[in-house]
Amino acid sequence: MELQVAKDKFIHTWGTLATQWGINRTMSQIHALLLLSPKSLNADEIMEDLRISRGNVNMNLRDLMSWGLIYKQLLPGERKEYFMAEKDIWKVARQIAKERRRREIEPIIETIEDIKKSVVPDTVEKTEFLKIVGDIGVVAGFADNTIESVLKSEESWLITNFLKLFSR
Amino acid sequence: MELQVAKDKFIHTWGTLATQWGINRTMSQIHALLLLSPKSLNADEIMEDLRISRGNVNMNLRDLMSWGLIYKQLLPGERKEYFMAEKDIWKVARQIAKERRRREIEPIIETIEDIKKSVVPDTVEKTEFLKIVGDIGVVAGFADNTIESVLKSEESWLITNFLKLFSR
DNA sequence: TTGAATTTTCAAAATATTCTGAAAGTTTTT
DNA sequence: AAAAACTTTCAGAATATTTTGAAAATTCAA
Repeated sequence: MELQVAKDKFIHTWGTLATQWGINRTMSQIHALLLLSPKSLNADEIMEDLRISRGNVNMNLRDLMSWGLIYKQLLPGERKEYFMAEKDIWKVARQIAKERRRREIEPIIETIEDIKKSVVPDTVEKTEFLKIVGDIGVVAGFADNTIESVLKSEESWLITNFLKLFSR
Repeated sequence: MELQVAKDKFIHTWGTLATQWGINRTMSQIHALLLLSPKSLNADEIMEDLRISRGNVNMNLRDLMSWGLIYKQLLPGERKEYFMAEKDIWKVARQIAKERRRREIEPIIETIEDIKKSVVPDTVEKTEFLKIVGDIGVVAGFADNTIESVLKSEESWLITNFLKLFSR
């Protein structure tokens, strides 16, 4: 069936792209699978669909939850846990931006603060060193602010809904 | 010497951080070393400083050049090639943003275009599939535009110089 | 030219990451 | 309280990435 082929292609490509930017392939394949699935899926279904082990599914589902990209769903009368992806792609994008900010930018800012505290600018060399390190700190701060302000404007009701018009 | 300790710490930490976001550790260590070095360095000096092999140095220097983060310098009377980092951190940040845009966002947009072309929305399922894929495309496009406009405003003379005031 | 100095390449080794699967842990049902 | 249904953990295996180092290629000086 043509649709299944396209879905598989999407899931596969998505996984490959993810590795390019430091994200686990299986994690993004599971995410893609859940994004495309009209109903929520349990661990066995994911195992079967992507042909991966139970342990692998379990680990990556937990990672995806920690990124805020999927939710656990407890269906009445069912023992198994079901998972569904956040389908509002704007929410997904915001979530990813927030996490990357937290994981990539914040540690830079911290490291730089530490270094600034530990070196006293009492020679030319030290002053120059602090200048470069400080510059990097300023740029990291700028990136941090930029992401924050984009997130804020994105989050505001008006903009969110205006942009959503294009995604229907 | 206190300064050397701080430099080493910075180089080491920078390398570790980089691995977290999908960039080769050695590559970012070499970059950090060159950023902190007042004079340009040749391959032997980098080998000795970071205790890594010639091949590794060579590969990563070429990668750094392809990212536009370092330059080759030919010193008169010297056979060896010397390398220096772009010291204007704003330029560095723009360069990184551009490259990441090219390597991370553009492939997403391409993949999505392909899929959209290959699936005809003649059933509910296909329409839903195309809706999700299309949404992702819209978000990727939004990210692309956002980065572009930040880069543009950053690049404009006024802003660049205004922000530079803070980094002196 | 020749050959010394330097850079580049790439197969194999080292290292790091991801994945498996069975055992241990937990929750629910009987 | 025992068993069944399910989830989590984690040591070892599989896979992927990075690094080495010596050989090949290139560049330059004489």
